[in-house]
Amino acid sequence: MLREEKIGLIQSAIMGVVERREREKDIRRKQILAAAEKVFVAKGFSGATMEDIAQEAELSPATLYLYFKNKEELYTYLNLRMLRYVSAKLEHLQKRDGLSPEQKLEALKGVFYNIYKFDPLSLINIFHFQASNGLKNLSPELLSEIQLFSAKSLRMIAKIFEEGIAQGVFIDRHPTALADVVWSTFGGIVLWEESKTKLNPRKKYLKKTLDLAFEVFLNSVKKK
Amino acid sequence: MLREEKIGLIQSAIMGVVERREREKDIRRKQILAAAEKVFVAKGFSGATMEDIAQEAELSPATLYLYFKNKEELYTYLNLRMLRYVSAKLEHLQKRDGLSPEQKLEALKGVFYNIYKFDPLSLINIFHFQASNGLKNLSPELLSEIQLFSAKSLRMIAKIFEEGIAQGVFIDRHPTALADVVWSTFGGIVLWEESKTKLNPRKKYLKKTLDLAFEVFLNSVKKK
Amino acid sequence: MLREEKIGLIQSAIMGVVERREREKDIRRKQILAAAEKVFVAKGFSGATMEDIAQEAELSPATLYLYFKNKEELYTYLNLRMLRYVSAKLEHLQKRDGLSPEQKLEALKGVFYNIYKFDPLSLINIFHFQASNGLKNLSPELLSEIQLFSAKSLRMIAKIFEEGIAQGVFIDRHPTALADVVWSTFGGIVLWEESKTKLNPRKKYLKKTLDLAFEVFLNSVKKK
Amino acid sequence: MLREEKIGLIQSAIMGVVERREREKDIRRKQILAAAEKVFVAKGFSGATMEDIAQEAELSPATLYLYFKNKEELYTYLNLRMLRYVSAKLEHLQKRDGLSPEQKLEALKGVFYNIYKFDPLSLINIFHFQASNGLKNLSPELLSEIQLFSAKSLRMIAKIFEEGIAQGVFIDRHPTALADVVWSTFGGIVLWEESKTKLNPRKKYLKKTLDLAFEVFLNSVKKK
DNA sequence: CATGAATGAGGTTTCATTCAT
DNA sequence: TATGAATGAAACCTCATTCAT
Repeated sequence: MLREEKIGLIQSAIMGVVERREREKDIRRKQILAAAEKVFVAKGFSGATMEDIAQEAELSPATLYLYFKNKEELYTYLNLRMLRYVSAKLEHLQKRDGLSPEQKLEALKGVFYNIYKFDPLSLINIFHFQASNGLKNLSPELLSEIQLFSAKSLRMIAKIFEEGIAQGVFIDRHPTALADVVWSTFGGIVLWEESKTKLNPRKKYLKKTLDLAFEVFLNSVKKK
Repeated sequence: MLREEKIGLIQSAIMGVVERREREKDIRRKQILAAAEKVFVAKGFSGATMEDIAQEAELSPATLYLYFKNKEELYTYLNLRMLRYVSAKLEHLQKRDGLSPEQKLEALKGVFYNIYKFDPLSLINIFHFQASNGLKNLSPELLSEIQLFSAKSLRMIAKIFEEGIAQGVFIDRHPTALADVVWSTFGGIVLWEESKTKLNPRKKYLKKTLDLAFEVFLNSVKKK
Repeated sequence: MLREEKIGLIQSAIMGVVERREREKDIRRKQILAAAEKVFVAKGFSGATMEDIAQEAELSPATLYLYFKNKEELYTYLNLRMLRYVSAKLEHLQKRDGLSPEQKLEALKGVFYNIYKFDPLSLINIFHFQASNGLKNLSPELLSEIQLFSAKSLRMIAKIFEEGIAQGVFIDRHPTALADVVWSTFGGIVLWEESKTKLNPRKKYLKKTLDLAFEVFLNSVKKK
Repeated sequence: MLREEKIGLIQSAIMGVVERREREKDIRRKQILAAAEKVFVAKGFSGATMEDIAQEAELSPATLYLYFKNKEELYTYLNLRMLRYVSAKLEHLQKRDGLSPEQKLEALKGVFYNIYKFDPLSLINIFHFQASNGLKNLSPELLSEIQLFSAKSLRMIAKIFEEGIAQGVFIDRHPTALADVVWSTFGGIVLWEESKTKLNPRKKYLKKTLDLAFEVFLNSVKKK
């Protein structure tokens, strides 16, 4: 075997180890995030303890700090991830060519449902976000980033209405107001679902409720 | 002066003192409740400290305990008060004679707005209630009372739809589902309003958003 | 009526008032002391709250402070009163002329029983005194006074033995040691009685136990 | 080195770590218990603060909670440990074959002295137990366990007298009453000793006093 | 004189976080 | 890397005491 070959082998062995490490580290992170999500949704930011999260993740509390600087960062991470996802999905919808405003509005329901499915707990967290506002240590950067994403998402929805109104296919109401209504309704349904689930864990009305809400909404917004 | 007169005077003086005491005590209670509400909404149950509330009420923390057994009772009190109010208002609406389902549905908006105006913070708290679920010490009585009121309120709304559907004036959808939609939408709007207000305290879109939401909703639900 | 007579009348009226006041004040004091005793015995010094005592005395906590400077003084007062009583009774016994050591020893039982009857709770308190030692604010004067009375009482008992030994009617053991034994036994019986009473409030074995203890003790100490 | 050997080494290294941890944890517990005992005896249950105990144990207050759920459990633990010890020792004495009632009674002194030596502070605590009665949160289980052990111990002593009386070697008195006397005397001496020690920490009369008390007692109880 | 109300000081307990192993 | 252990800081709550009425 040539020298270069050996080095190559060793290198790739090292690479392998490094990669495995990386992957394992990633797994741990996800494990922690999943646990944190559950606990945060169940108890709120202040109510959740690092101990709770560690237990849920089957790790020791100290270990959490190897992956996240502190409790807040953990929380922040979850929220931002979701916000980015929401923002991206809406942006993607908006950018899809060849879709009429009506089609986009109908597709919006699918996007909402996807968002919910992607990570219901995080979504709930987002809608509950305010509850953990006033956190002593919430960095202003985080706050403004959250604001940014929220505003962006809202604008994206509003744009659909703008287009539809401009084209005369939607009733003429303030696009932002319509966006507020549709977004609020989405949020309300998700939270209400969560509440009901908590009291009676049979569950799973969300899709139906969302369908109905959209049916009613679309029926009204689209001009005949 | 006659003996009876004297006694009378003394008695009324005493009555006066007692009454004043009573009134002052009531004022303090309200002072505390108002402060607590503000703080709970801003920081959530676990995030809020008795110190925070005391400061807001311009009292010492120890004083709070003269009026409420503990933090939880304070919180509970606020929530129950609101739940009872909501429940009563909806019941009252349902019982109003001479109102067609359509009129009731239209009146519902007013009821919602009244509820909001009566005590926005408490309402927000209710919608956020889940965030404080998982409270270790939430008495089961409280929990079941909350469940009770929630269920009752929902049923009351559903009844409106039932009547309307029976009379053929509303589209034929599951009344409970419709109630879920309308109630969720209300909750969503209130919370979303709160969120926006927190980021940008200019304010006051709620009425408009609610109006728009109801307009859209009614337009769809009422059969032509 | 002569002027002097009037003045006299008024004066005695005033005296009457003053006296009544005095008497009432005394009654209140006793009321408080009795309540305090009960509570202190039941919960110990630190465990008892002024609120507890006030409730037992059917007064407001603030009122207690009109009669006693603070909690500790109340406690102290009770203890000292008892210690003085014990000391006086023993001194009196010692000074009774015409009593042989044997007769004195026999009379000692009566004295103990009297002491117990006079105020069982206070006596218990005394024997428990140590439990409340280490009180942050126990004044050194009080402590030394307590030491004084204890020492005095013990010496008084020891003297009986001294005399009996000197006269050759008692077995020859160290008088102080004998005094320790007899005093300890008394204390032990009182506390043990109290413990039993607390668990099973039927009660009232003390006299019998004390009789038996003395019978046994005397039988041994007296030379045949 | 063979693979098995390596694993063995690692395993024993791990075992070593685990064991050391275990041992250290045990040491800490004992450290805390010793500190708590001292403080509880000095100040009583309510008078003692966790801060006091922590300071005595040279730990932070928070650390105590890693080893004991709360203050009461700490207290309980100490008391139960002692009660069990007392009960066991007396049972053992009672079961010793080939001992006449007289010999058992004489051996009882040794048992008492052992008990005292084993842990004087705990014993004092037990005798003072009543002082901390009225604890709001003393679990009923604990209380009944304490009752149980007390009753059991007393019965054990009473049995010695029963046997002696049945065999005609002891004076004919109620066995339980005799047990009460002997147990009370023991308690009284221990507490009185403690009191004297506290005022004048020179020390150590207990053995002598106990000897004298038993001498007197035995001399009387045994029939000539 | 009696007391309702208020509170400062302090006690118990929890918890995020660090550190040695 | 993972964790058991430790702790400072802070939260909840109690209570002796004061004060205005």
